[in-house]
Order: sequence, then C-alpha cells, then structure tokens
Amino acid sequence: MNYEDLKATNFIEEIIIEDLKSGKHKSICTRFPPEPNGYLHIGHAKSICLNFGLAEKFGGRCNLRFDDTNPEKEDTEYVESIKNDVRWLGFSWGEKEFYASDYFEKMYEWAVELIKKGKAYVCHLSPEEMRKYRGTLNEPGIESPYRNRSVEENLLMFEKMKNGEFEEGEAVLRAKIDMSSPNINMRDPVMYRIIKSNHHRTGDKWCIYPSYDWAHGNEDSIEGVTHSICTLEFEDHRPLYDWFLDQLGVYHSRQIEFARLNLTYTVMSKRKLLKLVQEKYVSGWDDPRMPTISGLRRRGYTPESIKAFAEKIGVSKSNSTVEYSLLEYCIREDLNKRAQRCMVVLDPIKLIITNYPENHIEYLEAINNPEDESKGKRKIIFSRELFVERDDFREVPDPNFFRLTPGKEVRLQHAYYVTCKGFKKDDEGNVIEIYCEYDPDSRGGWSSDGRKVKGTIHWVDAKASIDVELRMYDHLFTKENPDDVEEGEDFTKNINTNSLVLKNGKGELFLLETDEVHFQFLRVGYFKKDEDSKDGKLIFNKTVGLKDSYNKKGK
RNA sequence: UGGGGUGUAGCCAAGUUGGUAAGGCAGCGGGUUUUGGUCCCGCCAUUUCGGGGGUUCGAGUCCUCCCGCCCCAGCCA
Repeated sequence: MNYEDLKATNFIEEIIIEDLKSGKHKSICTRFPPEPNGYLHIGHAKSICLNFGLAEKFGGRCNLRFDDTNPEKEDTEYVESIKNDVRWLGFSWGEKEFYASDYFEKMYEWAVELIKKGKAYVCHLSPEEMRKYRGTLNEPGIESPYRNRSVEENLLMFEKMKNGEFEEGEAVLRAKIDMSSPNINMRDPVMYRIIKSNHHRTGDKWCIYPSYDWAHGNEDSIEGVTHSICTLEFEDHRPLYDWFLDQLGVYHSRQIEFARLNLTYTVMSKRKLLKLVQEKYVSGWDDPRMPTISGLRRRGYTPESIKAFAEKIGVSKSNSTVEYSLLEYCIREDLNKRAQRCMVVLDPIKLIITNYPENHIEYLEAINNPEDESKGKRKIIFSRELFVERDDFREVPDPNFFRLTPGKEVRLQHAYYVTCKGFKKDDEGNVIEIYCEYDPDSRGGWSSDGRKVKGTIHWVDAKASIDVELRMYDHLFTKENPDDVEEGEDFTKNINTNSLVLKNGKGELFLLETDEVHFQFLRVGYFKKDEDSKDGKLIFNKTVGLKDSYNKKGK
C-alpha cells in the first residue's frame, strides 16, 4: 500500500496514516468490543463502520470481540444478535470472534505478576468504605489499611478470592497507584471483584472477574490491536489503560477516543432501550421504532443506508446530536434507486368511471422503477371501479390543490385522464363515492393533443386489489431531546403515543406475486414487507415518507 | 476551589509551515417531470470561526485572559 496517496478524512485516520508512514506499524488492527448485554443500536453502527471501515481502508483487520467480563448482565442471546447485526451490516471478522473470557487465565497470571511487583493488593474494604476512602473530586483519597500488606499475603488472599473463599463484596484486587491523584480513576482502581454467578461461556470456573479497566488494555494487547478506539467518556481512563500495560511491559496499544452518536427524537443508552422493551412501550428490541440495528432493519433501513449515514456524520471529538432527517435522507437516497414501485391506497375512497363499460377490464403497463430501466414493467388491471386516496379529493380545493376536485381533470398514474363530474355523500356528509369520466384517447396517461394535466394520482382497481395492513411509524418521542423533562419525570414522559398508526389499505395484486421486500408506494413513501405477513394478509412497515412539498408548505 | 475534553451556519463537519471560511443535511427560490418523489440550477457564515486582548503586512489557525457545554467520586462498560 502506498501511504503517500492516503488521505485522512478524520483525526483517527490521520493518526493511523502517521503510524503507517513512520513505520510504527506495518499494518493496523482495530476491534469492535461490545459487551453482550443488550442489542446493538445505530450508535454502535457508527463504531462498527469506523472500526471495520478503518481496517478495510488501510488493509488491516478488525476483531469482533465480546467484552464479557460481567456475567450478571450478559447472555448468549445478545452474542447471537450482535453477530447477526454486524454480519448484516456487511462486515466480516475472519476466522472467529474473540471473547475477553478466553483471556481470563492470562489476565489472572498478569494480575499475580503485578502483585509480585508490589503493584496490586487485595483489599477488604466494603464498597461503602471504599467510596469514603476514595475522596471526592476536590479532596484526595485516603489509603486503604490493606494497602501495604506483604506480597506473600496478597498472593495468598488473591488465591483465596479465586478459590471462592470470600463472599461477594468481601474482597477485591486493587492496583496500587495513587490515592491522591486528581484523576479518580488512578486512586487504586479495582482490578478484580467477586461475582458468584454463572458465566455464559466459562460457567462456574471463575468467581472473580476482571473489571473493564484492567481487562480492556490486556485484551487489546493480547490481540495485537494497534488502535483501540473508544468513546469520549474513557478519556479519563487512558492514563490507567497506559499504566497497566506499562507495568506489565507487554505490547501496548494506543487508545483513541471519539464522540459517540446522538440522534434527535431518540434515546441511545442501553438502559433506556431496555426499559422501553421491558415496560412494553415497544414490541421488542426489533420494534421498527427502536434505534436498534434490528429495529432499523425491520423498519426497512438497508445496510448501505446506514453505512452512508455513518460516512456523512463524520468522526470527531465534540459532543453532537445529529438530526434524524439526515438518517432519513440516507435511506431515501438508497431506496429511490432500488425500491420496486407499486400503487397502494392508504385511505381508500371509491371512484367510478361512469363512461367506462361495465364488466370490462384491461391490462395497463406500469414501470417498476423509473430510476432503473432494467427493472422492467408490470401489468395492472384497470376497470370501471377503482379506489383512490381520500386525501386526493377535495370538494372545495385551495388554490394550490391540483388533484381531484369537481370539474378538474387529473391523470390516473399509468392509466387515463379522468375528469371529476360529481360525488356522493352519506347521511353524515362524508364523501363516499367520486364520479368521473375518462378520456379513452389518453390510455397510458398521454393525450395526443398535448394538453397538460398538472395532477397525477395513484389508484388501484376496486376488484383486482388486495387488503394490506400498513403500519405507519413516526418518531418514538415527541421531543428532539427525549430527556428534556421536568424534575422527577423521565424520558418515557415524552413518548409519542402516535408513533404507530395502523391503516387498512388497498394494494395492487402485484404485491402477492413479487419477492421484493422494499417498496416505494407511489406518492406515499417507502415500505418494507413485515415478517408478520401471512399468505392472506400482507403487512408493511413504513420506512420513511416521500418528501412532500405540498403538505410542507401548509396547503 | 480537582482532573479530562470540547466550542466553525438550524444540524453534522473540513480547515495541519498563519495568506483571506470545503462539503453534506435542513431551509428557501426556480427549472424538468406520467410520483407535489427523483434529477438539475441558484441562495444560505465576509459587523465570520464562544468572547476580550495581543503578536503580525495578514489570525479560525500563534500567545494570553475569560466564558459556555460535556465527562469523571460503580466491586458497570
């Protein structure tokens, strides 16, 4: 690889290019290290795209590593979902995935080594005492009475910890650093704590588990990770990350921090997402309103759109909140090029063509994707009675309305010009039928006299159509920042009760025949066929609406 | 009154020997159009880079003081 030609697109790439040019590294190794305690979300996707993307760009590798150091919170269900999501995004991680738990033995040996060097000790302070001894942000901490035990005693005690001779909370292994450090992370941090629960991979083999700070650098070192990329909140931990590796004298990776993703109208913390699931605000981790990768997938987002999004938001160190509209732009951009077009009427109202023969049908041609000729055409049945969108008719139109209204001519997409001649109302004054006359010479939607018709609307044949369920999704929260609440309230206060609205629409027969899953329902939006669909009943999730300059302008 | 970060348009974000503010999204205006979609064109920081001083012929870039915001006191990660 010719490093001279490489251009950095962010500060991390700059660092990498420097390291490559200087010869510090011949090739790079990054890693994506999720804890399997929840489902991946769009914020993780940013990290995945960054880490795997870097490896691809610079010809290195990226390890998928499960940071499974806390058996109380972790589960194989999460491991499987994570692998599935990373794979779906289009990344591969070589021969096998890595697990922190595979290094427990090695980390134990290294801990013993630190004890022998007088750099770690077993402490019996209770959690409450330890908090008091730690001091505060402004005051230094106090040294533990166990801090200066002999190496022999520490070795013995650590052995006992490992053998389960202490109960949870009775002892921890601590690094001996500096209780008066202005960086609280350096005030003799915990390296091992006792957790007597079953680990999803090591079972009951261990009852002591390494803490994040102790484990993470070790994992990176063992795997030969050159650039260990994490989020901003770990900046304060870097001195500790470095300290452990320096004491051990082992291969030393470089930790680099970047700003995590925040998105308007959504929450991103695992705790909050878990609450949404557990308290049934949503149907599950893959509810299409969730910002999880599985949720976005079910909603109809594609891997390409998510990667494009990650590309566009960039990578920096400043806290930021990206507008949701950028994500929507990315999926529209992708689907516009690829999605099968189809006509579906969300809120049907009958339209009768009074001058069209009864008991007669004809087949019309419709283009599958105007952005892609190769997608070909399909046939649509047309007859005297159709369904059109209730919203495409106005008894009394505003000046900018150029759809169906008495006396006006519009084009039925792919079909004919029709002129509205009247309508019928029920006792309550609701329009229930619209009457039109068609121009037989306008078949296909053209007229030979060159007359212009401003409005074009979609339709389906009244008989040759199917019922479809449409799940119309909107933001899960009503506020850009869901955490913007009064004292004593939490983010669930801002849940959008209209984030899911069900509609029963009418769709082309074609929907039954095709294997496509992503659609653009003409003039409405992008939809994805949902897995809940059954033979007789098709269900579609609204991925995102089309841009609408009519409704936006406020009629 | 501790430590670590960060501050360029409504939102992201380039800007690296100081040389006269990229790009994208959003928004606005117009054109094309058998989707009010797409596409195309134009506008959108020049009393300007959080603010004040300073160095310099010249400062977003250097110095200095100040301000705002974020993170840290788990035996979570």
